[in-house]
Amino acid sequence: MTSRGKRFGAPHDGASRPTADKSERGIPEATVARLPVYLRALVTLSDRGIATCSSEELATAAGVNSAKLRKDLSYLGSYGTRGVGYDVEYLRYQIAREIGVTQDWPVVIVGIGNLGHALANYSGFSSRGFRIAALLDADPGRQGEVVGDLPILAFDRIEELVAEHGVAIGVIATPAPAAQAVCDRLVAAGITSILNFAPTVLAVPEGVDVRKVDLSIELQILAYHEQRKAGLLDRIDPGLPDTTPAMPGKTTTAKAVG
Amino acid sequence: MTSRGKRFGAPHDGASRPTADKSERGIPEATVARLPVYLRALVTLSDRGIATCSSEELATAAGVNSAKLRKDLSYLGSYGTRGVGYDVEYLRYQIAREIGVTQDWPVVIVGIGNLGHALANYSGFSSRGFRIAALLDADPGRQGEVVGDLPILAFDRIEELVAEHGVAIGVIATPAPAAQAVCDRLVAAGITSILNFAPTVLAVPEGVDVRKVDLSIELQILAYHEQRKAGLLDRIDPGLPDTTPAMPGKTTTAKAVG
DNA sequence: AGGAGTTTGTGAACGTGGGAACAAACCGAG
DNA sequence: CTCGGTTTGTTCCCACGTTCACAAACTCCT
Ligand SMILES: NC(=O)c1ccc[n+]([C@@H]2O[C@H](COP(=O)([O-])OP(=O)(O)OC[C@H]3O[C@@H](n4cnc5c(N)ncnc54)[C@H](O)[C@@H]3O)[C@@H](O)[C@H]2O)c1
Ligand SMILES: NC(=O)c1ccc[n+]([C@@H]2O[C@H](COP(=O)([O-])OP(=O)(O)OC[C@H]3O[C@@H](n4cnc5c(N)ncnc54)[C@H](O)[C@@H]3O)[C@@H](O)[C@H]2O)c1
Repeated sequence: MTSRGKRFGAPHDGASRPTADKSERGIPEATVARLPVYLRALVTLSDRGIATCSSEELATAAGVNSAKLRKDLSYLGSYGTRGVGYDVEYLRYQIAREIGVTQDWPVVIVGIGNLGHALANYSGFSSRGFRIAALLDADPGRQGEVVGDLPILAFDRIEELVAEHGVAIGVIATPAPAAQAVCDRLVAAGITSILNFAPTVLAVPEGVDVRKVDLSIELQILAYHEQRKAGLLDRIDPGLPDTTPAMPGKTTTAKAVG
Repeated sequence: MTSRGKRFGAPHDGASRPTADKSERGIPEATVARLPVYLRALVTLSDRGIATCSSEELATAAGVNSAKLRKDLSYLGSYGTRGVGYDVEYLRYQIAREIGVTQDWPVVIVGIGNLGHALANYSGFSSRGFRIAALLDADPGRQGEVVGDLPILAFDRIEELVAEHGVAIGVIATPAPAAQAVCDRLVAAGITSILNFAPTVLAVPEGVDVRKVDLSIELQILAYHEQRKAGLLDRIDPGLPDTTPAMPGKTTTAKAVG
């Protein structure tokens, strides 16, 4: 999913580094993707005043298997107490620290159109470890407009902003044709993590992380399964030969139709 | 990622069904998630007037390994020509058919706030196999407003709309606390595929697919890797004991600090 | 026709992820 | 202190996903 350079090196380097303690070495990607879910569940429990929880309870809240939860947490360290469970506040802090959201990360958003406006107005950003540092757009007509306390600035100022605020994370919400150019400029300015909303594959150099959020892909995946569910009931005859493009050069032993 | 009931049954049922032709039986989930990417790449090639492409070219355009691409396509059937490559139009149609986007899917969007407005205005929906059938919101103050050609309707009308238009896919863009209730109502109305933008784990009955799009999880994953990149250079000393909550009952052989 | 060059489709090896099951560790009662 | 009950951390095993590598199949040139 993440088109990242293979930075974590050999996973099978077996006992090469005796001094490596557990929390320093390679947490599996699948686990990393679930830690935020656990963190959110813990926050919810904490807000309800619950001080302790078992792996079973937390797993249910996070929508996963309890065995998986325990294994995931074991990559961070031994933060539970056998026979008791996990201290909610303590575990919450440990996960937040591991993810890196104990302090705020500044984020720039590029492309303040439909989607960019929604993102800029979104309060869920700042509530968990992220702070919008700047809103950028190439369209002079949009520049100066204030969205959610911040003015829209010219995209040209990206280098200055990255240098000044130490921004490492950029969000791309421009139209697809502009995304690669914007991405290149962000990388050149020093951005090393990109969240891409534009429906394009972005090429980035080694060391830069890209994650994509792609609405139409998600819908298409749902459509595939939906079609499958329907097909299991209806059994539509496969092959509507009218609208089907012919297989081009497929001269299977030269047996044409005529 | 998808909290779906195990519908594809035993994957290791080895040769149980001799009559099952290739395109009918279980395409791997990882492959399904990539098919839309291939489809988009093919559309781009097609728009450029390119009639034929090799697996290498298509793989590059899609940002994947060519071996992976070929294996993925092999689950659909043998649609290429050895020594030549793939016919762009033909492959495009085959993938679209497999995903199920040769005809349009009606979609309802629930919660027309910041994000819902952006979605309703988004043209990328209709351009690829989806059509917004209705916009719903529980707030009477919003009802009647027209967004992107469609009026916002009362959420109560969901059953009627599902029955009338045969809607199978719902998008949830309400605040998190309302999401589960909305989800339950959608499922009761007959919706069997849900795309959830609210930061909550949704519980659904067997046979209903849920996919989530979670901005803050994506950012946290980026933050984790970002922290790691920084840590490999800086080597910040691990353990800021001041802000660290104490491990609660951890009386490791009763050796207290004092 | 035959051979050189290309490119697909797939078998096999390898790595990653998920889940059951269990020993180790902890608590509280007596 | 010991014992029974509880819950974690970990091990083992299997399924899934990725990549390599190569035979099969096709085109084009001679
Ligand atoms: N709107 C949605 O709900 C939605 C959903 C999914 C995906 N997307 C994707 O998100 C992206 C943005 O969608 P949108 O609806 O907000 O589009 P939009 O046209 O409303 O906004 C795009 C903004 O990007 C700016 N822009 C264009 N080129 C730029 C450049 N080179 N540098 C900086 N800014 C530039 C434009 O001035 C504009 O303000 C698109 O790629 C779209 O496909 C949107
Ligand atoms: N805005 C963003 O950029 C963004 C980004 C990521 C995630 N999200 C998530 O998407 C969701 C929507 O975000 P938003 O910013 O649009 O919020 P919003 O408050 O602007 O809009 C929510 C809308 O849902 C409606 N609603 C509330 N309860 C409802 C119910 N029971 N039934 C039907 N409609 C109901 C409200 O009337 C409102 O119009 C939230 O869960 C948010 O966390 C938003």
